[in-house]
Amino acid sequence: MDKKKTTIQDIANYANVSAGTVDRVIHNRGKVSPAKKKKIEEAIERLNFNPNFLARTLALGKQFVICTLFPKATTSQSYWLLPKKGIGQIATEYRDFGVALDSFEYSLFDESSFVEHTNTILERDPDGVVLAPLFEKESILFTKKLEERNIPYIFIDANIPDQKNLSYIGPDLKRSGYIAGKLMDSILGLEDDMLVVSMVKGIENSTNFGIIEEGFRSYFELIGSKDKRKITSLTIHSINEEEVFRELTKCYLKNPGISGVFVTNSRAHIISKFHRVHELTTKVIGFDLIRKNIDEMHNGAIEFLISQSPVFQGKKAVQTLFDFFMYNKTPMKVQYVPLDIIIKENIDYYINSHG
Amino acid sequence: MDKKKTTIQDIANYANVSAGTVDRVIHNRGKVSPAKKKKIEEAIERLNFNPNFLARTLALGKQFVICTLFPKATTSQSYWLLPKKGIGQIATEYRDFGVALDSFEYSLFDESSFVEHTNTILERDPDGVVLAPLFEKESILFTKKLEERNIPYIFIDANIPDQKNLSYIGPDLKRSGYIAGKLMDSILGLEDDMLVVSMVKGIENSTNFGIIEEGFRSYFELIGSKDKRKITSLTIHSINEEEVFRELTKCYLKNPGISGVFVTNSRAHIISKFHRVHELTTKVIGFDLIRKNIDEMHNGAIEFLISQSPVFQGKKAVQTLFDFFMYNKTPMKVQYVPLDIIIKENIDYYINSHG
DNA sequence: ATTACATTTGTGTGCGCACACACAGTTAAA
DNA sequence: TTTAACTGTGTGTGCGCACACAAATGTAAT
Repeated sequence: MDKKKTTIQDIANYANVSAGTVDRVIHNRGKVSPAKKKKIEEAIERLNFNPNFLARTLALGKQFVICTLFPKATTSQSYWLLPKKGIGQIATEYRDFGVALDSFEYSLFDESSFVEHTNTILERDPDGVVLAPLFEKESILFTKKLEERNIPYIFIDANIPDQKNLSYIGPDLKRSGYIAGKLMDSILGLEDDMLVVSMVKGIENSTNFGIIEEGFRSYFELIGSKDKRKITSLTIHSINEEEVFRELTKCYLKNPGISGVFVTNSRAHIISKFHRVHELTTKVIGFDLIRKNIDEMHNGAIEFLISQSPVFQGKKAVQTLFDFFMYNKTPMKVQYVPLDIIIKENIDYYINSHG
Repeated sequence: MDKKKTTIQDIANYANVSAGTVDRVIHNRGKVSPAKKKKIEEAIERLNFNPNFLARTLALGKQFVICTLFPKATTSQSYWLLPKKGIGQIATEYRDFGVALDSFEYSLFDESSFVEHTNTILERDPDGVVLAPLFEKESILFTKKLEERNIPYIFIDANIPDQKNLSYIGPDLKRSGYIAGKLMDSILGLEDDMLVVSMVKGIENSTNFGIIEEGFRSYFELIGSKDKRKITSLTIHSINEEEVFRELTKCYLKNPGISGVFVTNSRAHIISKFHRVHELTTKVIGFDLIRKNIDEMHNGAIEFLISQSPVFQGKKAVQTLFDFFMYNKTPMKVQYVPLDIIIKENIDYYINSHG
């Protein structure tokens, strides 16, 4: 139970050398005679030396510039604020460790804004990049250039397979759909039909929704109930309330058996509002703890929300890059985040906790 | 977008004083002429000065000794390893910030071991204490002495009301029972009976189980279904498998309608094993991601697990004390942790994440 | 033996801050 | 007028480490 930590000087004393020689052994630089080297290594072992991280960081005085590129938050409710929040939190925490952030936002309606920002980022010549690659083609062009310059990059929230990204941090999409299926199953009757709704506002890559739906359907295939319960799919190319309502009305009139809706993104609140307005008891399952969803859940109009820990994702991304820079620690290529199951009764604890 | 952070020297230059004077203003110590003080404060504002936390910690060289007192982990499966894991993680992370840990474990079968450890801790004269106060009376005696010496203490996992603890970090017990009720409701039929099982191995305070059960029952009172579905309570004063099986058999024979069991602590795996052995399809809901529960869930023998983020609890406790020491930040008296809902499909993501 | 050069090791400085101390200028008491 | 006690301000040192540079020792060639 030694109060004080052992320092480089302690090691030097033990091995009868100067601090400089110890330094050489630790960093494996310069020449050190085998005898002394051995003695020093023994001392490090015996005295259980761990370099003081604070002192090391202070002395190094390095700066890591991390650029982030995310979809613009269109409202104060936007999902995209959440990973950004996590990144901001951790960046503040790591500020004195030399982490500096430079954030960029692109419009989901305009690929060119994406491309512009990627060029700006390349000019900035950052040490690392965190990217939500919703425009697949443009993203690949960008990451190619990053690779040329040896700048590591991390995909967050959405993945592009077979790229040279340092890591992907985000949900297991198929699994998230599967979980939604299971939850839906638990709250519906044996003969109830279901609807899967995807709302796409911009022009981003929408293959993700397909994967989620695939997971959803796979659950019912697995339990072998697809004969009795129909699953209808509906894609709405708008997030305008009126338009969505119109499409929904059409769909419900055509499929009167629907009593459960799975929304493949964070817009569940629009659907649940429709149900409230029309006094339907149709159950809703959706994603993400954005304000409007939280309110609808408190209202009892949304049954389950699946949260893909967006704040955690942001934190993890910065941490991963930092560990890579500081310790040369190569992360796992895929880092799935927890898929939290949220109900009315536990939602409050997620709003301020779990980061 | 200034690369370098502003330092005390920058402030000193701006205000035409020496670093020492800036120091006096920052720490509000010694005398400084009003004019210079104002100028310095202006500089701090203008140059957006934030002291470098690393340099500050390094220069201060303070050590915080935190003692922890937890139930002994009887097996490698024990729940109590989890908060301890969180504490260990964060302590490692904070080691260079001067946080030193001193852990003690008491037997749940022996109050005197608890008392002994409290005395040892008092001798150590720590800067703060983290305590799982399962022996209420003895805990109060202990905390009284801590108060006399002005040593702050935090209750974790279990709370004792009306004490002068710095904070309670743990689950909202009643709510956790309520959530279990809701989940149970979602997987049972309208006429299915339920069983609430509490297994008490030692002599610790068992009021907690009462609160959890109260929450569970309150859900069914709220939805007004208590007439149709009977809820039986069973307390077993053992965790020995044979004894538990015997008691369960007795109970099931007497109450053949039971098709859902809620276990109020982490021993759900014993119950689900009973079901597997006897080929019963009775559903089980329990607490905590300990190995055996995880296995039973993978086996499909446990339907839901509610996790009270034990690792997170441990982390939070140390963080709270650290913030209190370093920044004088007084935490909220009650800090409820997330109650994670775990199913077979998302359990894997919780094992290594969310930490 | 002397010089030239390579190998090995020690010393000094600074990162940004806290804090002890030194020192100048002011005021009050003797 | 001298002494004492402030008040206000600057300087120096060290926290533990990284790194540049200086110094010491060794080796080979002349």
